[in-house]
Amino acid sequence: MKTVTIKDVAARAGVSPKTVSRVINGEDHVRPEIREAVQRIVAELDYRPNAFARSLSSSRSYLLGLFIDDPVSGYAADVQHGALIRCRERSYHLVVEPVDLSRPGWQDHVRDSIASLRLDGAIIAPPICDAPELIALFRQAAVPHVLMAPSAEPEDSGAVRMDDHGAAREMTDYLIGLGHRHIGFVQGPVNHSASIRREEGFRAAMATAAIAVEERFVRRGDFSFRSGLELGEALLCGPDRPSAIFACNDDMALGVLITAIKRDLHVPDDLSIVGFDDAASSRAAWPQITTIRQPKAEMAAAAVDILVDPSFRKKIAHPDAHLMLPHALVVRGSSGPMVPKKGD
Amino acid sequence: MKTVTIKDVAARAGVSPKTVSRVINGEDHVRPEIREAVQRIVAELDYRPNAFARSLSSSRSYLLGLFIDDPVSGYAADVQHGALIRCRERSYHLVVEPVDLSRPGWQDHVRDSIASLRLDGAIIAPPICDAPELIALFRQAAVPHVLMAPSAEPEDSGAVRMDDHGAAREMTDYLIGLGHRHIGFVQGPVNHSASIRREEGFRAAMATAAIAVEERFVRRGDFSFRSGLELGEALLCGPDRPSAIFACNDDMALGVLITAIKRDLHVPDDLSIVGFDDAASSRAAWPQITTIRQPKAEMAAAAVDILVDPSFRKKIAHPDAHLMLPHALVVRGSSGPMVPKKGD
DNA sequence: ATGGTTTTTGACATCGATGTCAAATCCGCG
DNA sequence: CGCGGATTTGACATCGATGTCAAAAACCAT
Repeated sequence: MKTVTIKDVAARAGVSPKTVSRVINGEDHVRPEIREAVQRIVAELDYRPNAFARSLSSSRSYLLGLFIDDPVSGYAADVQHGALIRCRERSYHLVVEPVDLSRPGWQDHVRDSIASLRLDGAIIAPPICDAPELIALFRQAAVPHVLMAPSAEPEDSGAVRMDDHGAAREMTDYLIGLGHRHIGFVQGPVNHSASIRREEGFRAAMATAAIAVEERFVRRGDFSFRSGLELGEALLCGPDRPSAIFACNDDMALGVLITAIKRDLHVPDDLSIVGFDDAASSRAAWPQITTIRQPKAEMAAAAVDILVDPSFRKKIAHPDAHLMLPHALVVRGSSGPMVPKKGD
Repeated sequence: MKTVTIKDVAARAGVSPKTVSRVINGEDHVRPEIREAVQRIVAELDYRPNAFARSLSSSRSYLLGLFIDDPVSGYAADVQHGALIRCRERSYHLVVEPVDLSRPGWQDHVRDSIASLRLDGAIIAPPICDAPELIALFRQAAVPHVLMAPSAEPEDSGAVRMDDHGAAREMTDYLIGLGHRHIGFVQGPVNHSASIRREEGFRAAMATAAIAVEERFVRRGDFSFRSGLELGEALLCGPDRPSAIFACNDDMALGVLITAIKRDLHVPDDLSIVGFDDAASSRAAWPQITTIRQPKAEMAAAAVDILVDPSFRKKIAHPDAHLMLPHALVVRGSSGPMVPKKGD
């Protein structure tokens, strides 16, 4: 099977390659009848431009990079899918690059994709969107980049986020509204800025309701199911336990839920459990877990839009380069009204 | 930041670009001292070859495609990760392409990545590795491709698989060994050939043990957690129920497990439940689910090796192009010895 | 030294598209 | 009909590497 080149199309259509190029790229200055004729020939020969030749001469690669810490997580999968679909719509391609900051030499891989692949833009997922050394690499190479849920919003980076603080507040208000006063909180990892904002939202809501946060009910996890199990154990082992637990993500909430079940606590009557993310794990349990729906795929898609949008590419400090997407509180079976313990 | 080209390196080293190219690509016919000198300059200038220029002139793209049905699944994540890591080791890049056979026009995307991106090879995940129209596209374009766990093993395709039949047999033998005689089976989707082999393995083991399969305990699911819930309900609603259930994958096993818990059945005393895959879901429950560890990442990595290996690239019918990787039975808490029901 | 090999090296064309810019064509109008 | 200005078109150089192949250098034995 021989490859069809732009010359073949040009010859067949009786025009120059340059004109065919104009048609392909939807540029102006082509007479309608010629444009149409060329398009017909393109379809007829099933011509597909060679992406490498195009990139080489135009110095645009039509490639975006997705830089991500843990590419096996469900979070990563959702983000990647959102980005992938949008890339396809805009006829870009996506290259996924795992970045393990704890492994020396990680910079090399990043530099390599920037330099070898001439990425047109980069999407940087949490938590590594908060690593200044990483951001610096993109800045130095003048590669447009969008951070997902970063802690700060650097001037010359794009950013896409949700309102973690507000969402956590809503969730806490919801629990308080159910009558809960002794609320446990399972924190996320310290390097994950969104999880810190969630904790702040939780504390803000508690403060507003004039309820003291009981620090013995606040424990730090690492977003893993396993840490949810362990912290659930720690929080539920004695008779002095919270009536509701708010975990910073769904995997940990699921861990707490499983612990509760193991200890024969009835959810939600003995204990309400809520999470954050609307991950698959929040539905893979009984009862299903009340959570915050985080628009992961939408955030990734928005990041693609920002990067591909030419006005952003010209000037990174674009008005739409800092976006906030809406979330939603999803009430399911794991949360319910506070039921007084006998003895209270 | 200007880009460093091969000419810059050549000039600085006092040799021709071609010689630098030889050094970069590790070719022969360069005097050791020159090679070394060039390497020093390369490091000094931090030169990175332009992937597009290289591909354009060499007609190798250093790109592999991963074609996958449902890129959001945990299965996809594991496969992708395995492939990604190996690609990186071999300085290839990976492009992930979702393929939705039910959506008209899917061929176009596939053709596009073949023609535009000049993929050096393709990895095709189940279940779409069994779609002849898809395979045909690669064959026509003479793109080397490796199928993961396909039903057949076409002559001019590579294949990487595990012994689904044997593994299912082992699992069934294990259950029989525990004393179970009434064993339910939750089938996977009909278009997923591995799940069919699993069922055959199950039936073979039952036949060998001279135990009749009770067809009312055999139900078809679609690999989703939800279908596990529904079929669990169907299998466990009455007093006439199996003492063990073998689900074709872990998500469905988890669904069955949750149903059992909802119906106050004690696992594993009242009911043993086993799955297949060793997915995250098999550990995200209590008790954890006994399962078959499927070497997903290893299979993907092996696929990369096959595609990158030059002897395979020359002739697709390569001796090592059909691989079988080992699995393992992972016994966890969801399975245990048959306990006679009162009334038996 | 000399001729014959073998190894190393570089000049030059090439991959397939797009950017630049000048030439060709079109248009309306005096 | 011919002219100026706007629009359309294509010739040619270019992007940055590698393949080809012949020239140059090194090596070896006589």
